[in-house]
Amino acid sequence: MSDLEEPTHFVKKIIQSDLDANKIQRVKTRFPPEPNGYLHIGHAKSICLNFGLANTFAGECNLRFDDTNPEKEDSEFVRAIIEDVQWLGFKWDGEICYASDYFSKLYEWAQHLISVGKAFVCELSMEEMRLYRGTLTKKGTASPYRNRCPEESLSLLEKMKKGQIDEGAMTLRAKIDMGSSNINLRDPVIYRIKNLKHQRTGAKWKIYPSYDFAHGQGDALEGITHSICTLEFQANRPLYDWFISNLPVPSKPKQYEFGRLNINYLVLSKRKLKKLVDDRVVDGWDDPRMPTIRGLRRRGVSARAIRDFCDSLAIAKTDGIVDISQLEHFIRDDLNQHAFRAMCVINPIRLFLHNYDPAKVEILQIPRHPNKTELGFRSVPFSSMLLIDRNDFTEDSSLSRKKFKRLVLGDYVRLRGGYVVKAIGVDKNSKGDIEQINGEIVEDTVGQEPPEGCKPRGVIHWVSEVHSVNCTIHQYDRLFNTALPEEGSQPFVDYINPESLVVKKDCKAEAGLADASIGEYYQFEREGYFCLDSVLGSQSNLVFNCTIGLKEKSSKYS
RNA sequence: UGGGGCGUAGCCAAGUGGUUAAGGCAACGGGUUUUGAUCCCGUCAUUCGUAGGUUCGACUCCUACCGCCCCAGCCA
Repeated sequence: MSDLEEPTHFVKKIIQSDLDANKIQRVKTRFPPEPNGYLHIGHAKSICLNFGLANTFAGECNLRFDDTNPEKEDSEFVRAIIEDVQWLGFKWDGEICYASDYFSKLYEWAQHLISVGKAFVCELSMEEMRLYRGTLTKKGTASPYRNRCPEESLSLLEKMKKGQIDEGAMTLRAKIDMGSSNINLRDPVIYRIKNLKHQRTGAKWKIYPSYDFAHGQGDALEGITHSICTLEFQANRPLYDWFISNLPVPSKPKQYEFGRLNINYLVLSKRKLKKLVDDRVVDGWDDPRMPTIRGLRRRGVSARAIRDFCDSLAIAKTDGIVDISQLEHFIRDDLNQHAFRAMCVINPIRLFLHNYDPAKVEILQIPRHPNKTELGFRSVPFSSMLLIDRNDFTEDSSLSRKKFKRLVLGDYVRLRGGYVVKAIGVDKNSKGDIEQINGEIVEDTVGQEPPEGCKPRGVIHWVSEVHSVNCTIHQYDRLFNTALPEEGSQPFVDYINPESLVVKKDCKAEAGLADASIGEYYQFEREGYFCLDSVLGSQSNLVFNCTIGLKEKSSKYS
């Protein structure tokens, strides 16, 4: 019984049994985005599934753009999607594929269907077609054009293709079954006229195939064995199969559906994400609060964390809502292992050490990672004039040691990686605000236990005032203040958390952070995980995004 | 409402006639700790949507009922 056993799920089982039964020699999957928006974490689940399957079964995975609707698509999205897939750490097999590569073949196949009496050109308007289609409970009625002879349909289709027919005036429909209880089978439209330039084929085509007519055939042409999509396509599967069995396709792929990813406190639909961008609720598709791949990346979430999270997800037929804490767990888990440690004081107040030579500067060597000293040490200057966080000091000595593990007037605290110090007094201004804490070090306590009787209450972070570097910190909170923003009585934008971004200026970071670079991950000890913002940040203007805070005991004093 | 799916803990789930009903997240206790982090240990479903039935034995099979999701784009 090994605990290293790979988790299995129904798609893996199907593939394994197809392999065992010799139905296929090799698995081939595909990730088929429509280039009409940016990828988000929901897509990442599909990417990890498809590429992951190819990887675990030593098969192949294609990247194919489902570009059948020029109305919504753009080459900018193609570029961005390619970049995101690569950043996530995946490499597709062979060349990138496009549904538009198959337009000619699809056209031939449309002609084939007409020839064998299984498709016809219909002149019903959109409105009429809706009426003829029937309803969930009422069967549809046949289009008056349904029995038009193949020759006529063929020549009409030719005219549609050449742009001789007005948009909306005609469509090509598969002739299946207007009485089917599955509405998708009631003579679905397979070609529509769109007098639009396509991002790849330009003005060559005036007609474009529908998703249903393009997807399965694209799979067949690429030799996809297992075409995995989300649950909402279950009703399309009979149609998928119908085309595969009625067309002279080179292979017979099968469609399988799994539950798409939902996460609470987040919204994962291109349409809604676009609204956030268009309404300027966020700063763009790569705003660190966005669940897009680019947003997460800019926020400081690594590709590995996203992959680990996706791999932890169930591939099942239930449509559940994953708790965001599960995502956060994998983000912290990865960062904890890989982020270098550093110190940064977010709400600085001076701590002046009266028994430390003002002219002296010690360069302390502190591990980059406390649990991995093999990663080396960093140099942190120590002097008599320090800065600590205002929240790490109190004059209230009645607080118990368990309740307040920081600096208290008259008591001791350990400065992380440095001396144990004691607070001996405060300087206040006329309003009574503390302007400086006065303290003193306990000699010989760097890297050593303090003498008997001296018990630091805890460990706090600090920086040397003159050596510190100024920085700005962007702290994020969840974008929505309700778990299911799409299910409230109000439009989802009404649930936006107005404090999802808090900018803290004039924070003081340890000297070494002057060399912070984009793409590097840091843990600011006792605060959280941070990264240099890839858009606003630079070495001359340090802007750090808080990827996520450290986990805190609920009993923590705040 | 016709059709197609799905209901196992607060969340995600494994489980396919006999197991003490996996695992992860969350939560809660305790230990370690120069990060209130990490790490470690422990607790957390007498019960599988409900009600019947079959069976020596049911989360697994049958029946009925209930609930949720998807489909009536010339979107994907």
